[in-house]
Amino acid sequence: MLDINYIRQNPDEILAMLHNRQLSAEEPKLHRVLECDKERKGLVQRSDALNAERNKRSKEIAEKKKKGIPPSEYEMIYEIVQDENRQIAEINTKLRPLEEEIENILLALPNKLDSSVPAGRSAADNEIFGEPVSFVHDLDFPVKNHLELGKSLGILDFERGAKISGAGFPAYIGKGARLERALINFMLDTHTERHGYTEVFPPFLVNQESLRGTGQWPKFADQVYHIGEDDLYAIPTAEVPVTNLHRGEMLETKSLPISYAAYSACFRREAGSYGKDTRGFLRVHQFNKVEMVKFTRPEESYAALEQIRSHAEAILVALKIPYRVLLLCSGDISANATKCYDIEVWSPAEQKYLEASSCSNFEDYQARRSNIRFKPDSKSKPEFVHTLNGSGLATSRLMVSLLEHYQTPEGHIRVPEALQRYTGFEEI
RNA sequence: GGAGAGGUGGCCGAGCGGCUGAAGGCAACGGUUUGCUAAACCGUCAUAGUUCUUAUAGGGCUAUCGAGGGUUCGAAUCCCUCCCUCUCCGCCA
Repeated sequence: MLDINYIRQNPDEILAMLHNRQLSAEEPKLHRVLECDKERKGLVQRSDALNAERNKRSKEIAEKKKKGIPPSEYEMIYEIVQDENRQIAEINTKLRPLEEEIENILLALPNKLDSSVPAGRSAADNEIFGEPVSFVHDLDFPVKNHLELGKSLGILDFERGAKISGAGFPAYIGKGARLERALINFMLDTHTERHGYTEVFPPFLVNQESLRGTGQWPKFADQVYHIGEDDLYAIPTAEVPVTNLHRGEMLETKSLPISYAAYSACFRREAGSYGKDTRGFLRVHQFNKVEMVKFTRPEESYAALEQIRSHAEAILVALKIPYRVLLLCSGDISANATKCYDIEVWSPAEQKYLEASSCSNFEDYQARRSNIRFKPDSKSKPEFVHTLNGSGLATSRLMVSLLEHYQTPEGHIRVPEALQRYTGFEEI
């Protein structure tokens, strides 16, 4: 969330940001929060003054009592104090809902935008970052899509997955399962051994506070699976548990930047998106992903974003999978991020790019929500760290592109060289 | 599931109705000492809001001892509810 002080001092900037994000409808929230803030200040001042009075009189009582003066001689002080307490209570009953409203609006307002984010209305306005990266694959025959390949080879089973859970819960069978696991292991090893990340295997169920910490709550509450019995939520991404690893902590300055890589299954309800890209792996309720998360000093976060992006790209380069990078425009970038790159892999069967990674800088937006701080130096006050994350990568769309690119005219799959030591076989 | 113990500052830990925003220790920072390192000694050292001033600093006031509520003139301290952690027993992977 944003700092209320910052909003108060730069309302025009926030307003411009909302327009840029195509969220002009949120404008009343901005006005309302400023109004509430002003009102709160007045109430707090009155309540503080009354508290000061009350405390002074209480001390008076204590002193008189200590001197052994009989209570009958200062009965009237009790009355005054009680009256002051009534007034304080009255102010507090007004203050509480006000503070709650401020908190709720702050939680709902989107993040600032970095100046390098291109202005745009929708996904169509995203900028292609750099050149699309291609690799030669001889596909001069009628290509099958990943569904046909998965079915004919018996490595992906959507029907049985649907039987046991519902649509969007694929089962990987035999060499398909092994390939999936190989991808995960390859990515984790690359990030930990070559890119310097510390591996984390996080909990897959989290509490609501964790969702709020990273910004999935309250905004995306309807996209998250909820286990009512224990009031826990299935993580939509490892970003949630891994970022929350340090919730409420004062980080050792010399430990920054902190870099984590984590595998997790990811669960998404995808409510409201039925009928859109629903085939096979294009949109599923459960998928696997290796996530990179970084905590940095504020001045280092944009350099760290480029690192995360390049670390995600390194996986695709190693696997020789064609991709392009998008710099998301102001109208398409998620509410939590100040800047975001999407990495899209090419699908020869669909003849389009599929999103396989999203690398974002959140600056202090998540850190403020989850109170993750550090002291720039021993004398200075605590500051919020910057948090970032990027998929490195999600396996589902990656698997689509991999199966389709590495298919043979006979309908088999060659295993990319980089994965062979992980699969233990060269062909499916 | 049953029984018990506990949640205090960056960390450990004392406090169990007013003198406690909080002893003591560790860490950190400044200094003295020192050939260097170490040690010793002295000092500084929570966060937020608000206000004042001789205003890149200092002072006053307010709030904060897991969260919320209650008792009281006054609560870290007493009572209630909730959350979390730990220990033991039971059950089970």
